[in-house]
Amino acid sequence: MENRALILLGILMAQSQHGYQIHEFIERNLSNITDMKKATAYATLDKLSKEGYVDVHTEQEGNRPPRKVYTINDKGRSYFLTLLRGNLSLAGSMYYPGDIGVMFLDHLPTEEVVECLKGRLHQLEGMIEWHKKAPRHGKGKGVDLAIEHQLVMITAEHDWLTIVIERLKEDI
Amino acid sequence: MENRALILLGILMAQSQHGYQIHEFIERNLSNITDMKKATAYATLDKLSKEGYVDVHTEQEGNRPPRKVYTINDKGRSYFLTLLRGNLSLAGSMYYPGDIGVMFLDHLPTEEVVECLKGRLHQLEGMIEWHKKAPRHGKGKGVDLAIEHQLVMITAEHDWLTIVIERLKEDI
DNA sequence: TTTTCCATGTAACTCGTTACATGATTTC
DNA sequence: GAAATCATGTAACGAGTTACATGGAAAA
Repeated sequence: MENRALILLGILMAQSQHGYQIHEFIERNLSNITDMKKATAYATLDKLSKEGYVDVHTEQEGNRPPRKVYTINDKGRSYFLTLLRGNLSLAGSMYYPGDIGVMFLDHLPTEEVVECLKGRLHQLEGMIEWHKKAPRHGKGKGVDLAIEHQLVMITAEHDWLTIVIERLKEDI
Repeated sequence: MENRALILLGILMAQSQHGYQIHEFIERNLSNITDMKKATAYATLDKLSKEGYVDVHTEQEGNRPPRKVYTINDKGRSYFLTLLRGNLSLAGSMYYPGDIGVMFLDHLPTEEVVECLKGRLHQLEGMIEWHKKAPRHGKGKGVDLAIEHQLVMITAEHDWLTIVIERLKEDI
């Protein structure tokens, strides 16, 4: 919830926009940090305006459907900064879903485990490629830093997996 | 949902147990891979039995409250292995909530960002300590591997954060 | 002319959490 | 005698997703 608000307010900090536009921006440029869906974006935007963090006014261009343009206000900016500080200060205690399988890997023959993990590894390599050719648009340090961070984490995962696979192979 | 089932079935693969016991095990030993709550555990166990993956029978010791003991059956074992293979094969595309803040860090003065990130770093150091003295109970490779993995990931995050903070300090 | 794009929204649903209810029994 | 432990469960709620409805305009 708070993270969704932080994302939306952060987008509005750059410029006033309408819901459709915001949702498109999320899908196009923020696909690696959130999977927020259209309905959620619209609803949260609505809630944010009811709570007085953003102002709304309706625009219409020619005969196109009317747009609800959201503009962050002073209260919103201050709320945004609070959320931002909180997010930056907190090392979110993560749960890696992949660790569940690892924890129970003794129930499968080692050969099969190795095969499965090789699949995982292959996907990670795809992700690394994707991140390496992701556009660095110096639009500010932040965006590029976030991509760099993800590349670092995926690479760490990749390297660890490689070692684990090697270690398991010795056990066969 | 599937992950919850995988965890519960995995626990039952070791031995038949009743709900209370299972929930305690999760809180005591699995706190680093899941935060599954009591109500969720009970409900999922119930669902698993209705779907025919586990058998249930009621036991009673003296005058203590009756226990519902869950035992995994053939169908359950086969389902467990399917879930396990799926989990091991899939590199879950992760979203790091901390990246949201990083992405918008340009909206805060660099000094303040550095202060916030230092807080994050400090928490990470605590987590690293915790993991280093976590008991290695050679109960099978899996459990230890999962802990090792988490240590690797937290360390990667730590090292990256350290570098980023240094880099930001130069900008002040 | 059928599909896609623009733009917003709602209703039904799923998953999971919180907070409570029960009742005996052991511990302080 | 009060509090914690054992053991299960339910009801209410919250967050988010899916799938749909609308209707004009541009593109294929």
